[in-house]
Amino acid sequence: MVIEEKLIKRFHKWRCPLASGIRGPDGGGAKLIDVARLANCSPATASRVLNGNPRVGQDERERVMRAAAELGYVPNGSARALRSTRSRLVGAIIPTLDHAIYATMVDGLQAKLAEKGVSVIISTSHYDLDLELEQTRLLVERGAESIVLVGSTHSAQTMSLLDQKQVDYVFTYTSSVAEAGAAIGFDNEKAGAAAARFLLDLGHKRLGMIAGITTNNDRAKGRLDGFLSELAARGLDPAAVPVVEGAYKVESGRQAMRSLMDVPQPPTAVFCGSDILATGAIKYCHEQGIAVPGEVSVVGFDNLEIAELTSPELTTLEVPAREMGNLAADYILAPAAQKRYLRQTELPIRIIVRDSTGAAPSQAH
Amino acid sequence: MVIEEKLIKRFHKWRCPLASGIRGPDGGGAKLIDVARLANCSPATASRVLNGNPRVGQDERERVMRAAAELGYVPNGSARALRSTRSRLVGAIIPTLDHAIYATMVDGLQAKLAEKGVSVIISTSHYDLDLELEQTRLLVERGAESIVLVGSTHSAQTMSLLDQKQVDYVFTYTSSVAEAGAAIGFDNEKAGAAAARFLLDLGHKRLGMIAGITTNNDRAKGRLDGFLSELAARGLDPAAVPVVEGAYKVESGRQAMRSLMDVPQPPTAVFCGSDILATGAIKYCHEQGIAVPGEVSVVGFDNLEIAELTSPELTTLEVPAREMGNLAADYILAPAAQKRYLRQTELPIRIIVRDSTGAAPSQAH
DNA sequence: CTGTTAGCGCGTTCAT
DNA sequence: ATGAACGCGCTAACAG
Repeated sequence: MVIEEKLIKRFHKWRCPLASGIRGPDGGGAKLIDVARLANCSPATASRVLNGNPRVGQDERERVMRAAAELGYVPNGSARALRSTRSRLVGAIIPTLDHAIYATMVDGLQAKLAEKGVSVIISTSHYDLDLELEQTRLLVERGAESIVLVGSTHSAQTMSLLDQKQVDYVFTYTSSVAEAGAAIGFDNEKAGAAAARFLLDLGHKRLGMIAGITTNNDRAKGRLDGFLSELAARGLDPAAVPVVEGAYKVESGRQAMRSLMDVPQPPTAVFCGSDILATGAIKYCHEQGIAVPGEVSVVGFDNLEIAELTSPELTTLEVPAREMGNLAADYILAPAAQKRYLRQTELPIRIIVRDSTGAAPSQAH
Repeated sequence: MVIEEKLIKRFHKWRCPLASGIRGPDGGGAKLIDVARLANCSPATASRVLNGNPRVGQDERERVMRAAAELGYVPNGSARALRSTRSRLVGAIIPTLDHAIYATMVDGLQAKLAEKGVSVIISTSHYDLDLELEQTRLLVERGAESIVLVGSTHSAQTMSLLDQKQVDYVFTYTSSVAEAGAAIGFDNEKAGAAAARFLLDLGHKRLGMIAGITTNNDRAKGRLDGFLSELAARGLDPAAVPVVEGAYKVESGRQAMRSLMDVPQPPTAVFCGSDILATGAIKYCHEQGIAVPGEVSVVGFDNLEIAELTSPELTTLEVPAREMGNLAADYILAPAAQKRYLRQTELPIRIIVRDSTGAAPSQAH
C-alpha cells in the first residue's frame, strides 16, 4: 500500500516537470540523496562534505566529491535556506541604477560578496519611500540576511519591519546610524561645508547652489545645509544665497544655471550637488559665452568620469562609491563580534581641484 | 512523551534565534499557521487566501487578511519555493555595472520584473567566461527561473548547465539565438556596417577604428567585422584600415587615437566601439589641436549621456539598453505559449547625427 | 567519524 | 468551500 502510493506520486512528478522536456529522473534533478547513494554513504555525510565540515574521513570525502561531480549535482538553495535559516542572500535598495554613483556602489558590494558565495538581490526605489517599503518587504520575504539602503531617511514602517524580522541593515552615503544597523559613508554636511570653504578661500562673496531634489533625500539636503551653514559661519547671509533644486539630469543643471545667472548680479561661484548638474551648468555657460572659471567658478560632486570630460575639467568632491560598497560587504560578512566596531564608518571626502574654479573676479562690477 | 519533546525543541528555538534579541514567539516569526489560528481556519485556507485562490468564502478571506496584517505576516520565500518549485527569482550576469550601458539594461529589467513581484539577482563576470560559469552555477543553485546573459558567446559548460537544469535564458545585446532560450538585442555587424556606410557617404576614404577588446566579446567583434565588411563591399581594402583595441575607458580611447593619428597619413574618420572611447579620442584631438570634424570625424557607439557633453557633440549609434531590459523582462514573464514568438527580437539601431562628423576634407593632402 | 531521525514553512493533494 | 495529511530537499540534533 505504502509503496503504491509513493509510486503514484513519482508518476505525477514525471509527467509534469513544469517545462516540456521529458527528463528522466537522472537527467537534471540529482539530489543530495542521489549523491549519497552513489557515494555509498548517508545523506548527512554527503551534506557534511559539501559544506566543508571537517569531521569526515578522507575516503568518504573523496567519494562524495566524485559522485557530486559525476551527477552534476547542484544543491537546492531554497531547501538549504529553509533548513538552515541562512539564505546567503543580501538585498540592496537604491534609488536607481541609472546613476553611476549607485551602480558603482552596487558593483563594489556585489564583487566582495560574490567572493564569499553571497548573492545580491537588487531593487530600485526611485527616491520613493513607499516603494522602498514594498521592496523591503519583498527582500525580507526572499530571506535577505542583510539589506543595504541609501541614506538614513526611511519610512517608519520600513525600519520597524527590519527591526521586527531581525534583518540586519546598512545605510550608505551617510554617516548617521539608526539605533541598530550600520552606516558606511560620509558626512554630507561636512562635504557641503568643505565646498563652501574652498570657494570662500578663493575670495568669492556671491555664491549660489544647484542642489539635487531635497525631498526625501537626506544626502542632497545635507550638502545644501552644510554649504549654507558654512557661509553663515563666515558672515554671509544664507537667505541671500540663491538655491535651485533640480533632478540629476544634465538638462536640469543647464536650466538651473540659467535661472541663477540670468539676473543683474549673478553669483561668481556655484556649488552643484552632483557632477551631472555641474556639467549642465557648464554647458549653459558655454552657450552663453560665460567664462568658466573667469566669470563664474563651478564645483561639482561625485567625481564621475565625466568630470574630466568637460572643458574646463571639473573641480569636484570625490564620493567613494565603490569603497562604500566594499565596506558594506565587509560589514555584512563580519562576525557579529566585530560588527560593533564597523557599524559606524565615516569616510573622508576629498576635494579634487581641476580647472573649473578660480579666484573671484577682482571687481564684481 | 511526544509533547515533551516538542516543548524541548521550542525551548531551543527561543534561546538562540541567531541574533541576540530575546523575542517572544509572537514578535517576529509569525507563520502561516499563526495567521490561520488567529483567523480560525486551517493553514490550507490561509494559504489559499494569500495566494489569491478564488475558491474561498468572503468572510474567511477577510478574516485571514486581517490576521495577516495584524501579525505582520511575511511569507517565507524559501519554503514557498521549495514547495512550489517557483522561486520568482531571475538572475542577470553582466560584465560590469560600472558601464552605464549594462546598468541601464538591468535597471529596465528590474523595473519590469518588480512590477510582477519577481526579484533580480545580479552578478558580474568582468568579461570572464569561467567566472560567468561560476555565477551561473550559483544562480541555478539559488533557484533562478531565468537567467539574462550578455552576448551570445558563453562557455560550453555554462550552456549545458542551463540546458540540463532546464533554466530558461535570454541573450542580450545580440540578435543571435542559441538552440534554446531567447535573444533580445540588435545585430552588431549591421550596426558596424551602418557606421561605415554613414562615413563613406560623407566622402571619407581613409577610415580607422577604435574597437573594444574583442577577446570573448562577440559584440565588440561584431561591430568591427561589420565595419570592415562594409568597407570591403565599397571597394576599400580592410587590411589597410588601422584598428586599435582598447578597454572601455576614456584614457584608452585617448591613447588609441594617438596611435591612429600620429602617422604620416592619418584617417579622416574614426569609428569607435563605444562613446567612452570616442570621448577619449576627442579629448586627444583637443590636446593636439586637431579639428573635429574639420580634420577628423568621430563616431561613437551607445549614445550615452556623455555624447551630448563633448564639444563637438558626438555622432553615435543608439543602443536601446533600457528597452532590451524591458523586453527581456517581457519575455521572461510571458506564458510559455508566447515565448516562441518573442524569443528572437531584433531591435533597430538608429544613428544619432550630431556635430563630430562632417564631410571628408576636400583634398587629403 | 558516521548514520538515523526529525522537521524547517509552506502548498497541494485528497477527503469531506 | 474547507480541513487533514503529506512531503518538497536539506541539515541539525542526537546516538553510536
